[in-house]
Formats: sequence, structure tokens, C-alpha cells
Amino acid sequence: MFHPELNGVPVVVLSNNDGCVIARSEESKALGIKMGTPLYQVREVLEQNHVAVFSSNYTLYGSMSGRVMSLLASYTPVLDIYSIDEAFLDLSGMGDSDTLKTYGEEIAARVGRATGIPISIGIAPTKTLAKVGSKFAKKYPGYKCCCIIDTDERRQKALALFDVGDVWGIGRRIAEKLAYHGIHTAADFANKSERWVRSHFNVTTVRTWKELNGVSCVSIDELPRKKSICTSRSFADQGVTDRNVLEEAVANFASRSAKKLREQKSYCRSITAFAYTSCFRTDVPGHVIYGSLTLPVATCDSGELIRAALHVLRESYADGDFAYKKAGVILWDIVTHEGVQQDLFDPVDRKKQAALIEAIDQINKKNGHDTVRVAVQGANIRFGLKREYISHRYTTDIDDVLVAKS
DNA sequence: TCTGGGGTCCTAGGACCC
DNA sequence: TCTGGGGTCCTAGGACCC
Repeated sequence: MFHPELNGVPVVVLSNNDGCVIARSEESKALGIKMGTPLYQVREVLEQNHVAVFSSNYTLYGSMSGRVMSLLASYTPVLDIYSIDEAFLDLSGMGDSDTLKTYGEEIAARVGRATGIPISIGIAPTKTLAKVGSKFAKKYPGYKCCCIIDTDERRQKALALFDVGDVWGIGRRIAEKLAYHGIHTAADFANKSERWVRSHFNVTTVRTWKELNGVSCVSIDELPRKKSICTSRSFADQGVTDRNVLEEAVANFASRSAKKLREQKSYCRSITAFAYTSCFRTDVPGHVIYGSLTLPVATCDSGELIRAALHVLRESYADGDFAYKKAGVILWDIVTHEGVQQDLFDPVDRKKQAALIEAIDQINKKNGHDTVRVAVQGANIRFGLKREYISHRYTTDIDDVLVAKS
């Protein structure tokens, strides 16, 4: 959207630290660049073909995603945001086939006009079939960005043209096993008996089979709370050897995780901290730190969680100089406010703590993330995160907003 | 030399109970 | 030589998703 000159040009986006290729335009796919390939392995191909290369810019993508989602929200009473670029809309009771088709086209056109992001829509009785529809809508311009699969006839037709490995819930392993049994299209699979599917696979695959046959098994759920929250990063180049730097990183991961926890209005009782050396290097000794702690009372306080994470880390250090390549923090045992089990002998005044957390969140919301933070988080350094090809934050940083010329 | 980050669900097997 | 029957809970690992 911000680089119209890149239309029709091969483009790739890299993972953190510019490590792997994680997104490719059609033109890049045509060059044979595979998903997840390390950058250094395809550098030559990229240069020879003048591929436009970008570091990932999650701030920008999150902001654009938010714009699209807020538009979608105005078209349904229940919006289920599945990922940064996908959402399910509950359209039940909103009209017949023709009405829905027109409605879908209108949504796609409006989102395209308002955000510049092209979207495709699939409308069907189940989520799995809707996803099949959206792929057709994306592939064939004749659908005007919206493909509806509502009758048996349309369903059979669509599934016969659809590769079973591309069905939502059918990954590489299951596709291989299906191919062994001579099943290649989604129709081949859907037309097997439930008993056959159950005897060769597990209940998850049976659900997918039912969904393909028009029986809804995956509900449209608004605001599902996460059951675990993880913040982790790989460190650039050789990794981190200094324990102080590692601790600063882990403190920041704990703080970020705590923030995510508070955003979904939850509390957690268990925390895991981990750090490990590169799993690709066999020439130097490696080391893995992975430890967990259960707190007496569930919390969402950054300070408490940072303290717990560092405690775990410090208990697991080993002798020797290791270059840690990746570290992270995971929060588990997540409960809502009503689910927090109090402790009669709790030394923390939870009311006071809640007020302090609220005050700090307000200050940081107004003045920027981590304006007020725990000292051990350090002076906001980025742990040498490598982003050589970063794009601008066109929609979230006033200095990066595009200038219109007359 | 360089190799992402975030989730969910299911199952088998082990440890335990009577 | 031959060794029961019925449960629960937890964890690791594997499959899947974006």
C-alpha cells in the first residue's frame, strides 16, 4: 500500500533479526524461494532477481490489521479475530444466498477503499468451508472478492477442485497419509465415511471432515482468552554472553508478557523462563535453561513476574561461558479475576497493588510503552535485534507519516 | 557465521489412588 | 509357568494453525 511501485515486483519479508524469509509475494514464490528459508541461503537469488527485501515491521502490520478489523466489526454482531490477517464474521440470519453474496462484495470493496488492503471473503455454513471459499475468491477475480459455498452442489464442485493438503486442519503429515490412501482432493476426503476417518486419524481430523460436510464443529467465539502467553526473541549474530544483558532481556520479556496478560484482563499462577544456545551449532558446547515457578497467588504485576522470571533464570545458570541465542518467558495457569484463589497469609496488599498497576498502565499508555518500568529492565536497548531492511511506521509514528505533495 | 514468534488441541504413558 | 479391574492427574511430544 505504501509502495505502489512494488506491485508486480518480487517482494519478501524477513523474520526477526532478518533470519528467515517468512512472507513472499507471488512473484517471489515463482522464483522458487521457499517459506522459512534462511536469508543467507537465498541472498544471491534475491540480488540477481532484484527482489525487494523488508525486515518485519509488526508495529505497522498490527496497526493496519486494526483498521481492517474495526471496519469488519461494523458488519457483524460477532467478530472472531483469528489472526493478524484473518477474522470470522457471524452472518447467521442475515439473508439468502444472493443477499449474502452482495453483502460480502460490499464488505471487501469498502475495506479495500478505506484501507488499501485487498481482502477476500468466503461465506459458508462452517469455518472450514468459509476458508475454502475465501481461497477461491482470492484466486479468481470473477468472484469479486467473495465466494459463497452454501448448496450441496457448490460444495461438491468446490471441494473437487481443492487440494486436501490446503484444507484448514490438514497439515503435511496428515496429507501424506491421505495421499497414501489415494485421497488427493478435499472431495475425496469429505466423501469417506466418518468411521474410516475416525479409525485412521484422531477426533481433530474427524471435526475437519464434518466441517467439510457442512456440519459446524468450530464455533465463532469472540474474545477468547489465551491459556498461555509467551514472549521470546532470538538474539542477533553470536548471541548474548553477558548474564546482565540476558537478565535485562528476560526482565523485558516478563514485562511484555505481563502487559499482554493485563490486556486480556487475566492473572497467571505459573511462569517459565528459558534461554538456550544455538541449536544449529555443533562446534561449541551448548546449554539449555528451562525452569518454572508456581506463585502462591495468581498475579498480573510486572514487578512480581520479573522477579519470578529472574529467580528461575539465576537458579539454572551453569558454569562456563555460553552464548545464548534465544530466550523467553511463558505465563501459564491463566485465570480471570474471579478465578484468583486468595491466600490468607498473603503479604501483598492486592488492592494497593492493583491501584499501582492501573496508574502505571495509564502513564505508559499516555507517554509510551515502558516510560515507567522496573529498573532491571534497563535503558530500553533492543538487544541487538537486527533489522537492516526495516520499513517506516507509516501509521504509528508521527515522523513516518507520508507527506502529500501537491 | 548467519536459521522467527506466537498459539491450540490431543494422545500415550507414567505415577498415583482404591 | 500362571499375577485384576477400575479410576485420576500430569507431562512430554506431536500434530496442527497463522
